[in-house]
Amino acid sequence: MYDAVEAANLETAVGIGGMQPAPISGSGGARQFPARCNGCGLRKLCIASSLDPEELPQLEAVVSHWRMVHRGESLFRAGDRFQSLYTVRSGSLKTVASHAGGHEHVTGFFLPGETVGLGAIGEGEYDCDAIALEDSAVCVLPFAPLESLCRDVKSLQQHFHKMLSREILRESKQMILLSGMTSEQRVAAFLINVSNRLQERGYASRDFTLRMTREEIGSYLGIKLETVSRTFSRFQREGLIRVDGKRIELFDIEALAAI
Amino acid sequence: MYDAVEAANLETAVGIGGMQPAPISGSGGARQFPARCNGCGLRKLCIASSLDPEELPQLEAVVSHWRMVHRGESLFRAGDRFQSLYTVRSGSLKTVASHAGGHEHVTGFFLPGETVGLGAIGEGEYDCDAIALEDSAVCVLPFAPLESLCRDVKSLQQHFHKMLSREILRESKQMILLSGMTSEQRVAAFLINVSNRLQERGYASRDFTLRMTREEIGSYLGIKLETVSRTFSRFQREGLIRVDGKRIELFDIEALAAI
DNA sequence: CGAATACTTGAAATAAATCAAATAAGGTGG
DNA sequence: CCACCTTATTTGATTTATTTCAAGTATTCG
Repeated sequence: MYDAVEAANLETAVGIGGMQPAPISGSGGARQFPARCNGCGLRKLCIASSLDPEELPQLEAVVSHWRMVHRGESLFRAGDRFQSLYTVRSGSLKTVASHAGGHEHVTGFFLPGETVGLGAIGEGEYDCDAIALEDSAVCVLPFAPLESLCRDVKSLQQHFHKMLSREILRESKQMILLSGMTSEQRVAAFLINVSNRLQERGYASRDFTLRMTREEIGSYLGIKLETVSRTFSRFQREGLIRVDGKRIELFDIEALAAI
Repeated sequence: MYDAVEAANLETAVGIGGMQPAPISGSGGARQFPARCNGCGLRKLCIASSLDPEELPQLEAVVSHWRMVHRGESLFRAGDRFQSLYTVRSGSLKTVASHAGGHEHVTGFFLPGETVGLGAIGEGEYDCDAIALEDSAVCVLPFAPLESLCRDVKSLQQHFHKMLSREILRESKQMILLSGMTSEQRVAAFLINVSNRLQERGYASRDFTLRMTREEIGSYLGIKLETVSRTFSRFQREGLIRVDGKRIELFDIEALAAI
């Protein structure tokens, strides 16, 4: 989802060299590592951003650890009992809903700082699979204690409500895209959306590597993979972008937005 | 959205005969009426359902009044400052997002007990217009005091989180519908969804009156009004439903679900 | 390195949109 | 309460954007 070269500069979660702490006991086989919000480069992007420095330890008591999810592995599956939310520390994930009839549909892509699992609170079980697009790290946010802390800390509560509301908003926008836009508009909107989110995170936003396949993009946008490919090619022919496999360079964001 | 004959039996909000209380002063010209959760027939469906009887007065202190929205009028407009959520007491509403370029898109229909405005919490302003499909009544839930109360009352907090999460889930399902389903499947899913929601509310669920136009249904489903009409006609020809203008009778819900 | 997966491109098929026109329903003022 | 005007709905004929089918090429990662 982001350029590996860029990522190296911003990497905060995956242990590099001798920096990785020793794993602590993990349930279900996944190794878990102690989480330290203080000093995490994503602190301004995640739920911790709502807290004053002196309140951070309270959150760290709840978000006690993080874990790895390797490329292709699932963080959770549809039907699993809901227990935790997950905030991406590094890497990226997709969520996939399995429509009746074996048909699958990608409902979202998640970048560092974004939280997965919000749709599971209401029913007590996850409604989709969350799968890593690349080796990724996620902070584990056990929901019950998080909810408790939200009753004690007003700023945390407010931030959490905004997170939920923004997820509603994100999906509203996706619904508009899926119901009213041409395939060209969908692909253009997708590229701009990815670019904006990368920029917010401090990554290169005009030149990046897509971590998902054409098929996954198409599923997310409600079009076929061939249509994604053809549209990329057309945009390139028109000088709006450069396509080199999964690597995309945006030349004319204005023109893309105007499609 | 529901059959007027049925509605009469379940009407709890709109004053009938001499039952309507005197209006209290309303801001912005809309007349407001004191809200009484106790004795409201929708109490089991709305956010009040999470509270014990002795806690109800606390909620009533927050949800102090309700107001009418006449057919075609807006409850709020995109860009208005977010201040309150609204729970439908009677009637029905649609939410409409105005896509760049004058294009409009219906993002939801709301029945009694359902809450409008959840997408506005994150940005502090409404992201869409909410428009009454018929003369309707809504309880006004000022958000700041509601959020405060959620810190004090755990069951209320938990219910509110579930409301938000279920809205995320609803939109996920709509995204799947919009991206992967044929027009027949969309229309069938729509009819089943309306039927189920009417049933949950105690209304007739196999024989009801749609309060929205074919164009509004089409907008919601991402298809053209002619396609909605043709699909209704086809379903009728196949003996699955009976269509009489806005009045719909479902003969074979199983078969509809299997499309 | 090399099998498996992912991507591109062309040609034919198709579901739904668009254009068009007739009919029906609903609300308003006289 | 009715007549009329507007709005909503149905249905048909044609067009079109996107899918489907197909085949060759390029990547990727184990």
